[in-house]
Amino acid sequence: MRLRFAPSPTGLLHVGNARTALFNWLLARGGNGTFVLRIEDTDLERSSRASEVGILDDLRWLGLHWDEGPDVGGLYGPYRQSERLTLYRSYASELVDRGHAYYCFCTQEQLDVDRREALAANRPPKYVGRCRQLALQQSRSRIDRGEHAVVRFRVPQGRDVHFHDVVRGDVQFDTEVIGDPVLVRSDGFPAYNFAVVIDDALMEITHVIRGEDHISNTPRQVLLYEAFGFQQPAFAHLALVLGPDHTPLSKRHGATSVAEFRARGFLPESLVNYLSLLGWSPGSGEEILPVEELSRRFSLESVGHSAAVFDADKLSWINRHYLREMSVDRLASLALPYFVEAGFAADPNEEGRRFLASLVPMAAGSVDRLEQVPARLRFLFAFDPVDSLRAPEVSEVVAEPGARDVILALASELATMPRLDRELFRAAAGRVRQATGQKGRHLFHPIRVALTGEAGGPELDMAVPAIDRGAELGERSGVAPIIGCRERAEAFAREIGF
RNA sequence: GUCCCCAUCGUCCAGGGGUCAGGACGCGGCCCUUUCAAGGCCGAAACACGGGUUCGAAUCCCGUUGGGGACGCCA
Repeated sequence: MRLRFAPSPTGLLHVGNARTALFNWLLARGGNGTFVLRIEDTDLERSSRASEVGILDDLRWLGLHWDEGPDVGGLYGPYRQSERLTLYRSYASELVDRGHAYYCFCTQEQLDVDRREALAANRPPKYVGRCRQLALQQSRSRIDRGEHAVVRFRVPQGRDVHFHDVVRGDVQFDTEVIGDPVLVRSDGFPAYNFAVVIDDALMEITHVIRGEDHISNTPRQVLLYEAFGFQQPAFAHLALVLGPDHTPLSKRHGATSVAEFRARGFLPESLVNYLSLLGWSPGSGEEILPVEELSRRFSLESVGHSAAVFDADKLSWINRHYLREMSVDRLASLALPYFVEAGFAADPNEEGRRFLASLVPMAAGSVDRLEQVPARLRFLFAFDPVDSLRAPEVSEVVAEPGARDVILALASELATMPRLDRELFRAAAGRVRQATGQKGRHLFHPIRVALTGEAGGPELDMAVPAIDRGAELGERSGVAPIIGCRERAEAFAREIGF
């Protein structure tokens, strides 16, 4: 079994394409097949090496490694279409020689007029066939004289083309509705429908799995397979990925590229797991499936037929799951860039890194994405009573009966205490309870507000020691300065009129 | 416009002649809890419509409607 993913390097890797790549990869993985990566860069206007690099990078990040490709080589290379030009040229001239293709001299302007007229007359806007009957000899001499021409395939008229689609079953087209497609453009570059066929055949691809938008290209390609006598691969067309408004997922729906999801703190295993569930299911109702499981269970036959709406909420839920399961070490190293981005650290040293790593478990269990971790820990670095008191949920806590007493007692208690660890904090809270008679939420809520400046957040048992550990950090740690609990309580008490 | 594809809760998927039409996300409620989250439990929520076939249709067939795709010297 030989499968391929064939992106054109014209931008970022879209999640829809990532899903196509994933399905191909899953099948290769599960069936002991070969996964080939081919770059379709025949549109030199839009293709760039930079986006090729980006796409490969995203694919690697997802873990969809390939056996053959432009960077790793292979027996069927080269794997960039721009490096296969002579191949296409010779196959094209074979077709011309055998009468299956012809030169077309129609200008862009003529074709535009044709199209407009066809549309106006409610006819399908296919090529009218103006150059179909040109004598080959004359065409060749026109080209010799310097005229530009494209090569078009001569679609046989009056017959049906049918092919079997592994996910949809038998599909049939009347050649009447198919215009003669361009095989070679006037600049000598092959057109998509031609290059894919040559490449898939020469690379001995056995299963072509791609987006549904290619389904109507398939009959043209089948005709080419026939003309060359190539053996046809199995085709499978995947329904599209849509946005919430049922239009193809695009920028205005928010994030659409793998790179964006990656930047927002989604994990590769989450994206892979989620994408696999878009149009497919293991049938057993399980939703969390690690990639090994996916490749073992995935099959084309159980892929759905209808378009799927991309659900960012469900992706988040899956991500939360993997985030909770992850080791602290990996979590810490993945979270580090977000701390830096939030201004909580700049090139931290070993001590600083250890401190930041110690914070992560406190936040990671209650967050959808890595991106949200800093916000959950903001209380450490941004303590400002004046500012906090402006927030209604904070001033409400302070306004509760007895809350001021708690805060004042806390301030005087901490004034004589060293930096707090978990035990010392518990002891201090116990003495505040004795001094004020407050307990439960009436005790801890004011304490939280005074020490963190926020009405919610991680457990105080963890948050408070973290604050004082941070306060002890030296400047060289690379971690932004953290105000200690004693100073916090004092400042807060002063602010509420003590 | 023509051709092609598609149609089960708001969303993603099970179910493919007899099911109380199942799960998950999200939503609502309750519980847990020193807070916000997280977590646990419970709940509301769907077979697009019309004709057939059949003892019986969400399931098979036809049509309608709706959605999507293609009709490029883009891929």
